[in-house]
Amino acid sequence: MPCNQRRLHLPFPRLRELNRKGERMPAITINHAREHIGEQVTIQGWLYNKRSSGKILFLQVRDGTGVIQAVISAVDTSALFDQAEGLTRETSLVMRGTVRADDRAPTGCELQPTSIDVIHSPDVPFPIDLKEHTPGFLMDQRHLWIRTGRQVPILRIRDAVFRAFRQFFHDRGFIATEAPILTGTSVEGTTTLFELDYFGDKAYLSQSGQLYLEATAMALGNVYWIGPAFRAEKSKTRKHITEFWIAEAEMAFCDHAANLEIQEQLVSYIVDFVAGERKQELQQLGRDPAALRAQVKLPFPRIDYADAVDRLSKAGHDITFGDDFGAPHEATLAEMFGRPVFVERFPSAMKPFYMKRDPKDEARVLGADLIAPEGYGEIIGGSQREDSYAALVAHMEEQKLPLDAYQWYLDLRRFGSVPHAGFGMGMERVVTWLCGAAHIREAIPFARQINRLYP
RNA sequence: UCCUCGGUAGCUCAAUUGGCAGAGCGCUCGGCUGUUAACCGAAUGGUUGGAGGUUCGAGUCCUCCCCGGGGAGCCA
Repeated sequence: MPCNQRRLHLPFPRLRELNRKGERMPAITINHAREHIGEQVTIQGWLYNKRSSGKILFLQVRDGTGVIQAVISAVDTSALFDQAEGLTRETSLVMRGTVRADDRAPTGCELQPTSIDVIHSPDVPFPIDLKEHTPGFLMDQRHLWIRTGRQVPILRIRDAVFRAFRQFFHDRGFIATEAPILTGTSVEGTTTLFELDYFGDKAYLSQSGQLYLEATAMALGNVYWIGPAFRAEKSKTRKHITEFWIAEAEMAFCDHAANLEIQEQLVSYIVDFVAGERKQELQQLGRDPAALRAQVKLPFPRIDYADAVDRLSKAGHDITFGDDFGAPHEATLAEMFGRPVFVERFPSAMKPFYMKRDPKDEARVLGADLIAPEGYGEIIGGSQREDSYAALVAHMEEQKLPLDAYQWYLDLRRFGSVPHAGFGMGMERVVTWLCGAAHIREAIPFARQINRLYP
């Protein structure tokens, strides 16, 4: 689908487009105001800020797509001026007026209003001031914080990242599918799960849809989904939330090398898509769309785990073969390459049972992590899956997993097992990286953290 | 779970050696014809996270607890 068609916005019914004389003044969104210079329009939004200078008054109105400044002169329209002077922040309103080009406005245009209809006027001050606040306070007010400042562009970029992921796989003939959220067993056995009561039995919130996607891939071929994942780990870092959105793909008749190729194409596609559709939002966040595009030029470097350990060791890290990477190691690798980098062929002892062992070296797996630039950490974990029944059972016994609970999964290797591979991408980590955000909690509307379940 | 920093007005922060509880912002009122977190003036605003202790006297020192920020481990 060409880009210009994707950007088409179809009309839908909007409230209060008629002025008091009954003439239609079409409702527009603020991001399209520049296309309506000289026209009479309706803008529906909320008062973001107000400044007054005696006989001239400025209303900054936001509508989710942007902010426009309405200019009201007491000399020209004293009744409107008096009305506007009494408005408080976050009053919801409908403004009608003429769009005027003005170089003094950051967006190049302003509104000269002829009328303002107040929909609702708050009777207490809006809690989020236009100044510095502490993260704890802002997270307590998250339902209101998302209206302000950087939060709106971040959430608009999040939308584009999700859309790009789906578009990428849809365009390649993958089938969108779903995995269950409620499960009876752990996917990986080791990490902590949220447990709940299921009609007297124990059930768990899914930490990944992967095993189910493997089953679906054997039915449909190539599949993908974006779904929630839950980890009851008591992590307190800028990279962790307990409920996050995982984007997963699983491909039948696919090996490790092809798995990495599709991952790098995907990441490159997402960045390109976002840099195109959300250029303005990226710039509002201080991100350079061209620089992001340059970071994801194909192909991404691939380094062997042993090579990575070697490089880290030479860079001064205390790490030897067999150790897992921590955050400082990922940051150093990211700094060395300045772009996304695959670390592949980890020791099998540190990876889950479902990863296929490297036929050339049974002590290694055919899996890779993709490390994001700028210290944003691991954004993708993927692998070729073990397709041999005997090998899979052996791995599970090594890791002391209950074979009974995994009989359905073992069936996939009993009935027409094929080489297959897949991966999972942490959507909030991708959004955090693209937005240059300081913390993952800003990359999701309502973050769930170890000590935060409100709002 | 561990390490570390913090909790004072609605918000962001000061308070010297243990000696009268302060400012900016917001809200309200007044002023200002191009403001960009506007600016200027006035007024408002306090159980210093909680409990106990030391002291003539505790925001400040001690003990315990609660809450939050940052980080580690684990992971996406």
